[in-house]
Amino acid sequence: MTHTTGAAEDYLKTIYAHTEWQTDLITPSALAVRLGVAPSSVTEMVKKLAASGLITHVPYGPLALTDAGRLRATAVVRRHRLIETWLVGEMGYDWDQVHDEAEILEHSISDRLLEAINARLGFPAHDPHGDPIPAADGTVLRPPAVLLADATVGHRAAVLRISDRDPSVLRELAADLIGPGTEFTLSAPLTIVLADGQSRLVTPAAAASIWVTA
Amino acid sequence: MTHTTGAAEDYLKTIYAHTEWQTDLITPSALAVRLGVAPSSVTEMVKKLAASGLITHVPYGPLALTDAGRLRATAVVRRHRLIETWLVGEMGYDWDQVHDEAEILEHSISDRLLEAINARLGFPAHDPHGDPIPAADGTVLRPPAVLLADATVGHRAAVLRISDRDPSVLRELAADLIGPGTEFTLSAPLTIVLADGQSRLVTPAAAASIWVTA
DNA sequence: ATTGGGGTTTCGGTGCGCCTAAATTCTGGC
DNA sequence: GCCAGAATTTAGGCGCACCGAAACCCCAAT
Ligand SMILES: [Fe+2]
Ligand SMILES: [Fe+2]
Ligand SMILES: [Fe+2]
Ligand SMILES: [Fe+2]
Repeated sequence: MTHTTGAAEDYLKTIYAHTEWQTDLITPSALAVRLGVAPSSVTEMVKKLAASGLITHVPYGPLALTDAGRLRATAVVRRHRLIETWLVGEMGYDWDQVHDEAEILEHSISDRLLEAINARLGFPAHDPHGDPIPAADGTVLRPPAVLLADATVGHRAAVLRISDRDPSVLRELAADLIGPGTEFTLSAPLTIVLADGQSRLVTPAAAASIWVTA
Repeated sequence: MTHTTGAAEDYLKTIYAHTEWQTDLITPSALAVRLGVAPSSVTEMVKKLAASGLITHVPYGPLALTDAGRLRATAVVRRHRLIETWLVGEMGYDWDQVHDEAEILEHSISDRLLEAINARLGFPAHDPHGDPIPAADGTVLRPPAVLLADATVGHRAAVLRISDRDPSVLRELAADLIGPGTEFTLSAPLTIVLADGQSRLVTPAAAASIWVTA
């Protein structure tokens, strides 16, 4: 229906991302920070998205996606994650190098090419960071997860996903051989013991990026 | 040096394309037609490109690329053709379906991804339409070619390239199994005899799109 | 040598996405 | 309950890429 330009797609995606692993709604200022734009720019785009029926917004209040908006948002996230998976799986990228490229391609690839990539990859359910890849109908399979920083000492779990917001965290974890699927026990705050008995100290930034099974 | 936005890249590419198989310079109005924009839009962009040192232009005169401009243009053409080759070679596209997708992706893919694609394809020299793929340094290997419409009757030759400007021509030729490399003799105007003795009638539009060995 | 018409440029204006600075509104701490 | 400070919106503007209409230039035919 609506045109949904590349910039608008990024707004929708970011609004969606905020509620993917949390429950509270995003505020305009938080959105501005995430997108790296001025608050007034957010106000403007919010007006357009609300007029298109993609988000709801009461003046001075937080933002929420409508069903139509969520569908658009998950479509962009689907593209982003399939592209990341493809870059790692077929094009020789490391998982800490794919985000920026996907950030651009997610707005330019056609549906046809996306599905060709999807088929080549064997219809993957997760991207290289462990994030679920939304289905074409917007469905997202998301297991209960806890932030490692919030887990209680003694917790035995597996890494579910690692936010790719901070590339240095990804490089740090890759060097420590920690990734989605890694099993561990939290022996002390910021200290995990791996299956082979080796222990690792993770930085606070990493602990705030790693989501583990509940 | 200069930023070179997506729109500017299309201008440069189109200026370059005009002289790739012909010798005369392109005029602003011809450029406007090719790009589907108003003449006044061309005037504006021409001013910017000339200011950036990418083209030369005397008021009311034709356009010519500078060395810097040609390098930029061939870089875009390289991207376009490598992407087309990749879409056909790996992603299951037919050669008459790749142009539009490449038209967009040529502006968004990173150098790194482009080279990964190039390596996967084995560093091809030609795209699916027979167009030479410029090297990274801007070098283009271009054999002498004649338009089929201009060839003399009795001419024995091979198809070198087929312009992908008109998708219906591409579909028509694909149905007739005519493509780059096809050997034939021009037995009469618009009539060619293939190596296996079969003859084919080509439309005037096709004859104006097919370039053959001299 | 003139002149007309087509090509080109200029001019004023649009939409988009962004900005800063200046209101305005909301709210939590007193 | 009030009010300062933070969040949000409004107002005014910018660069980009485009447009149509009007002015302008140039050459080719007379
Ligand atoms: Fe990402
Ligand atoms: Fe993006
Ligand atoms: Fe093409
Ligand atoms: Fe293009």
